[in-house]
This record gives sequence, structure tokens and C-alpha cells, in this order.
Amino acid sequence: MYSEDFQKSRYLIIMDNIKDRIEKGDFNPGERLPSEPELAKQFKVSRSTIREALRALEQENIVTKKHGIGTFVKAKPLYTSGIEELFSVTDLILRGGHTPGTRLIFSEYKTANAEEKEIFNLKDDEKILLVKRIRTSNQEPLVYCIDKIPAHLLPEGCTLDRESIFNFLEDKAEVKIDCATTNIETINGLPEISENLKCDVKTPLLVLKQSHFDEKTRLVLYSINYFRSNNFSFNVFRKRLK
Amino acid sequence: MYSEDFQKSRYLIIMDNIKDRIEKGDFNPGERLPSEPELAKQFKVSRSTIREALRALEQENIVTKKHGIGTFVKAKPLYTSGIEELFSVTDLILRGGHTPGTRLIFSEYKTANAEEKEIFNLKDDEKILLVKRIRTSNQEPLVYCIDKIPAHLLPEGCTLDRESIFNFLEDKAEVKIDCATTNIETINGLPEISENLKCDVKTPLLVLKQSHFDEKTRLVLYSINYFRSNNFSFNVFRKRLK
DNA sequence: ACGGATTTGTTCGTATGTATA
DNA sequence: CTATACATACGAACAAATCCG
Repeated sequence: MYSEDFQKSRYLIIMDNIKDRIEKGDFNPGERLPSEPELAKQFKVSRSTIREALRALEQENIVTKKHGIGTFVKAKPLYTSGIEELFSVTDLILRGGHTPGTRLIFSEYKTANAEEKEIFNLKDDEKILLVKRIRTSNQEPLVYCIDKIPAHLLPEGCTLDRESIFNFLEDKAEVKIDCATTNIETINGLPEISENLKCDVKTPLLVLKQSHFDEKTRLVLYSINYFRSNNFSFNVFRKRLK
Repeated sequence: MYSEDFQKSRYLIIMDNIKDRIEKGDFNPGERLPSEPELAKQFKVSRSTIREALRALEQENIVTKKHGIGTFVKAKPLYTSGIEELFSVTDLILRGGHTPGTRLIFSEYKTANAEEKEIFNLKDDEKILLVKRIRTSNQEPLVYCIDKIPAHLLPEGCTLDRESIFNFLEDKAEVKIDCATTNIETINGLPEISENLKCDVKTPLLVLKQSHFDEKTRLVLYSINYFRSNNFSFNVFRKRLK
């Protein structure tokens, strides 16, 4: 009952096992793994289960399969887990080993304008919550965030002044953010924003405009994040199709 | 013999069929698809084959599955084709419906320095080809590219002055670029680069530093691209894990 | 709160197809 | 041509999540 991988599915256990063996150097980068029937024998499971495990490993970019040849360990542990994985700014800072903080600039309910009604698919007179905050990493300002959320998704009168919006939406509003489309661009510093970020107007800013969707692909959060570009950059893992 | 999807696997055919029906409005965004056993009956295949098709559709972000509930059509065809798909600058321009061009600034073989030997895993005295080019879109400069390739991957004495490096490596050097890790940041304009891009030094530049790997995860191309940020931005599709 | 029906998730075993060496 | 390896497909059984009466 209190065991951790109690009733974890076999393919997940096998997956972890293979990961560990790669980590340990049992299987080395570039090397071929034992064939599927071979692994099936070793783990005493059917080949289907092995295939499931290998498929998952391939999806995590840890191995590649080649038809008629074999399954190979990818070189560098390419889990750069870059920007293609969606996480909140809070998580971003935590993963960097720093302490996240929030400074509220502005929080107000307002009637949605035409564009907002369009993107959130709202009826007349519906309101949205507009929040402007500075997110800090170890007390230092890192990013200026503007967030917009339809009011009907939120409990009455909350202002989102402290918490991670992701966590708040999940815990208190039962909205699970599933994915986002992000546009990345860069602009020159802007007076209000640069001042709040304590950086020079001459320092360019990295701008992420993000439309966040829940599992039903409803747009639930639109945010614009201005990052101090002198202490920030993003990684993306890009894969060729075909 | 001459039919196009002759011997295409069944799950791919089913996948296309379901895609078409979503396209046509047969299945609408947010709606539940027929259950797996139901689809199996319709297509006269086993449930496993249906699951394979649905899995592929899920991977393309066209449907989502929920345990114990069903499989649902995602809303907007969330154009996946952002920066997470790796393509050459040439393709990038072509996809925008413009005409790509190249202006050679510099092309020379040089002995790899310590850092380059490290990243490319080279022995002493090995050389790399260093190329600096301006890529143009409809004759207008768009991006300043610095590319580094180990000499041993290339035929003797080529300078890569005209072609797409991706195409050249595939056609002439038998090197297939498979994936890349990309770092995105922004910097202030630099004298040499801004001048070549015909933009003001005050215009910030979007910088993509990319390590390109082949199928064996060998680093085969390292490139730094400086984009004129005033006419460029990227999209990324970000997915939440778990 | 319980139970049964429905739906997806996991696993098995087997057979056949296709790519590569 | 043959052996090996991965890919696709079938059908069956049971598990786990969800829903509804």
C-alpha cells in the first residue's frame, strides 16, 4: 500500500529501469539496446510491453529506433526540457534553484473589449481579470507579467496577487492548463516596464505572448511576459519531421 | 502498384479518415469520438489498430484522450508547425511564401580552437569550415548566419556559398540533420551585423544558437543566427507534462 | 453509498510484413 | 537468399477511471 511504485504499470517500470541503466553507463550513448525479443526475455514480459516502454523512451528523446536495425541510445541526455514543455514562471524560477516572488502592480476586473471578447469567446458585458505583476527571482525582478483571465472562470472577487496563476487555476478554479501557443519576439525596452524590471531602457526585452488552453482547448489565460533579456534565454529542442 | 496509398498501414488510413471527418465537421471540436470498440466495428479492424491511430492523432495534438471517459476532438487545429519543428532558414522563408537568397560574407577553413574541438569532438589539427552569410527574403536581408561544420564531413574544398546547408549536407555529404537544441536570446544590435542586415544598431536582434545533430546524435553543424527582430518572431507550441 | 455499465489503459500471445545487413 | 530487427495487425482478457441510476 505504502510502496511507491505499487501497481505502476510494467512498461513504466521497464522504462525507468532502462533509463537507470543508461544513466549508470550500462548502455552507452550511440550503442544499440538489446533487441525487443531479447529485452522481453530479460524482463519476462511480452514484446508488446517492451515496445510500449521503448516508445515512451523514444518520445522522451532518450532512444531512437531504426527499422530493421535496432534501438539506439541517444548521445547527450538531451533532456534540456526547454521551453517546449509548458510550465509556469514560478516553476521556471524554482527549476533554476532560485526563490520565486511576486510584486503586484495592478489587479482589476474590467469589461472585455472587442479583441478580448473575440479571443476568449465571451458574450457582451462579460468581464475579465487583468493582472500586472513583477515576478522576482531571489528578490531580483526577472519578468513583467500581464495576465488576462475571463472572470467567469474565477471565484468571486479574487485578485491573484500572490499565488502562481497556474496553481490557483488548478486548485481553486478547477481549470487545468494543458498547453499553450507562444509567440516569441524581442523589443526595445519600454519606460514603464524597464523601470519596474530595474533595467536600462536600452536593454532589449524578450517578449512571450502566450495563449493557454485547458484540456477542452478553451482559451483560459492570455499572458504577455517581458523578460529581462540580459539574464535570460530559452532553449528549444527542435526535431526534423520525416 | 501505381496507387498512392498502396500498402499504407491501416492505422494511417484510419488516421487520415478521422482527420478528414474532423475537417469536414463530421466530428466537431470538443465532441467525443465514438468509443474505441465502436470505431473498431466501423472500420472493421481490431481495437489495437484503432488505438494506434488515436495515439498518432493525439501526438499531433488533434485529439485528447481521457481515461474512463473517451477521446475528444481538440478545438482549433492548433498549428503545431512552430519552431519546435526543425527546418532550415531556406525553408522558413519559402514557407512564408517569399524568395530566399544568400549573400556570402566569408567562407574559410580554419583549425578548430579548443572550444570547437570540444563541442565537435575533434582531434588535434582538425579543421572546420566557418561560413558567414546573409540570408535574404525577397532580396531584403533577414538573418545573419554564422555556421561551423567539421571539415571531415565535407567533400574537399567546398565553400557552401550558395546553397542551403541542410540540403548540401544531405545531398552531397550524406549527413542527415535530425534534430537541434536551440538557445534563444536577444541582444542589442552589433555594428557589423546590424550594418549587414541594414537595420539600426538600436534595433535589438533575436539570436538563435543552434547545435544540430544527425541521427547518431553527432554534432554536425553549429550555427548562430541573428534575426532582424522588427520583422521576425517565432511560435512555439508548449505542452504541459503529466 | 453502492453497483453495474461504459470507456480507456495495460498486457499477453501470435502472426505476418518490411527494412537492413 | 537468409537471418535479424523493427512495424503492423489481430483478438482476448483484465484493470482502472468514470458515470449514472
